[in-house]
Amino acid sequence: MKDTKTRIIESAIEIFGEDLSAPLQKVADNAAITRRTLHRYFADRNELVAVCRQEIESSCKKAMLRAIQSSNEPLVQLESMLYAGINCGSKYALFKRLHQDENHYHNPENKNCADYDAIFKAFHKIIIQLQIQGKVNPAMSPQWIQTLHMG
Amino acid sequence: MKDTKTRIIESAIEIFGEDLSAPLQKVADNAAITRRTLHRYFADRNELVAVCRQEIESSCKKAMLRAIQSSNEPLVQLESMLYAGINCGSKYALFKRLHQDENHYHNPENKNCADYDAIFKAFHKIIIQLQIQGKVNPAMSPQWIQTLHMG
DNA sequence: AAATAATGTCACACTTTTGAGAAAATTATA
DNA sequence: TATAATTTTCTCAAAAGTGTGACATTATTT
Repeated sequence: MKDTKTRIIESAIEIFGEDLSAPLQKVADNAAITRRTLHRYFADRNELVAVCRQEIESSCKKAMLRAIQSSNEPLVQLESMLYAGINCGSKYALFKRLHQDENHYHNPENKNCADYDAIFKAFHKIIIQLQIQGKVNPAMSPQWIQTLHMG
Repeated sequence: MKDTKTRIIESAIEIFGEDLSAPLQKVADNAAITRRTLHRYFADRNELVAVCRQEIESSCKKAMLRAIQSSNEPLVQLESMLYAGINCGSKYALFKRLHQDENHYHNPENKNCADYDAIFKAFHKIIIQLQIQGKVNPAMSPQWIQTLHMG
């Protein structure tokens, strides 16, 4: 039986990835525990979301940066990023959601936001290079491909 | 001034696309009306969601099918689908969300579900063809590209 | 087996969300 | 301008969601 706290966090990431304002009961159900137990580990919703955010930042983000640094060849980089996205699974969905949330004021001073920006700048660059190399249809803008990729 | 009911539906699609359990007040705000007015057009949340679903099924889905039928050339088809996705805008996000929702029991008997399946079968086929033509890296599975595309 | 820690159950107060009635205010229409 | 339709305002009660205390139950450790 995995550590309860860990299981709660994983459940929360899964649930919040689909629905950021889902009732905590859902998270508890998903983790196969009581809501009361959940509240023993996390004082309130905000705390839980905050921990999820940290967990995501540290695991999902690292994977992305590693993928980018895995090669100098844009096509390989892109592929690595795709696989990194797969491996992150549902974390990726929440990663995106949290950085798009209206409550989240994006500010480049913040290290997390800076890293987030760095990832997508890198992504942008890769696409541009691929277009120069004629391997990607120039009609597809980096923005669109990025949106695609975030899905 | 656009028809109120229409505006409510569009607002709802926009809001629910980001957060399926967002309070109806948000939808009302987004439509620049009162919550009371919203309730005069839709008895309850479920009814509103249901109408959104219909709206999406009929507009977004049609666009996709049209895109697929626009050509016999897989690359052109893929491109058309991408643009169709862009044009559908936020509807696309909810389209996906609703068909993944846990409350939604996917059953191929249902016409909507069948159409949904048909779209992704077609998508799958296009990717396979592109891979055969050597225009897409075979390492990228159709499933992943599909997930990508859904974003 | 006894002590300890973790989880569950039930109850409670509190907040937010929901849905609807009644009447005033606004807007559209004849 | 008078009339009708629509929307807003204010109100309220019911429902759902949240967080916590007190105590019972179950697991784990010693």
